[in-house]
Amino acid sequence: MFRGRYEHTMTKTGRVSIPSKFREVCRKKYSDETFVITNFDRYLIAYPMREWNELEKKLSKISITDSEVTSSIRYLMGNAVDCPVDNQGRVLIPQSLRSYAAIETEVVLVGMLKKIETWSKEIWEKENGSGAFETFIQGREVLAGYGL
Amino acid sequence: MFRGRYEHTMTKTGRVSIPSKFREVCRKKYSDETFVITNFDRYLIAYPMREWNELEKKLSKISITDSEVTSSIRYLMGNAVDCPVDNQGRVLIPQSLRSYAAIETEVVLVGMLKKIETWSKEIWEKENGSGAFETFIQGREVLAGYGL
DNA sequence: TATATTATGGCATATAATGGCAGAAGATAG
DNA sequence: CTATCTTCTGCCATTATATGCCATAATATA
Repeated sequence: MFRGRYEHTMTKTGRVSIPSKFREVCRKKYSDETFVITNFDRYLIAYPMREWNELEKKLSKISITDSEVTSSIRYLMGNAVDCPVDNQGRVLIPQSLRSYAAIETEVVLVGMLKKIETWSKEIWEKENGSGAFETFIQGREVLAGYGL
Repeated sequence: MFRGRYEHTMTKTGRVSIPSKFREVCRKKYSDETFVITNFDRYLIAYPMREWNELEKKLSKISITDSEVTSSIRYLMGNAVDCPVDNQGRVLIPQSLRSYAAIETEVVLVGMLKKIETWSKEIWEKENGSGAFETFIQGREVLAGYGL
């Protein structure tokens, strides 16, 4: 599973190094180094190809008559891009996704179990900065039920 | 189970020796010498990999639409780092966790059943120093109910 | 007292992150 | 259909950090 938080800088050309611990998970668990990246909220999510495929399999069973769900799927699929990892361990994040998540140069990568979240540092600090610990303490009771 | 308290010093490069009694627990009970370390309150907690994996398995079943829980998971996972034990019995504690727990050189390691707490000595003495015995006496009644 | 184990400092080497550059591929305009 | 421009991609270089290994000192054990 992906875990840990890393602050990296994006090159002018839009390339971001994937933390080596994440690449290790790719090699060992998925034996594949390709991600599917899409936008989510104010940040991007990157799934290893295999996890993404499983998600797609489930989505394909949803009836297309449910128009609200269909447009959510359209949004998700329409923005999804395959991003292979190069020899230096980097991915190219396409312009559209960069501007969506307001990523300029400083990037925060967060391991979130089966996926990786990619935030612009600025937005990260606004939403997960100083107040995050208090939120965690409040939510911790719930997690305690899961064995924390 | 982990028990006992040890005072160790961290090297300039951020490495801390795991007390040999703890490593023995790792070998005998978990047959693995890797920890997952994360921050908790004003100190760090180190779980043996197996214990941590069980927690993750449960967390991965929570729906991502529950935003309050999601941000707690993000906090927990974002700060979690796997720390393998090297041949000298040490782990490298990453900079982010060190600064979080205000660990400079002197470290207090406390065995707490399934996990190990890691404190900066200074904070340890403030929070568990002179008043600790009185606190213990107060809480002892509860423990009596568990067979103490 | 001799020997093994533990904790920890120091140093050399490996790996990670990332900037820079040049050629390839693809898009756009004439 | 070709010339030009932009973006993509591979490779090299640099720096910082992590890791492995050896040496030593302190402690425990026989």
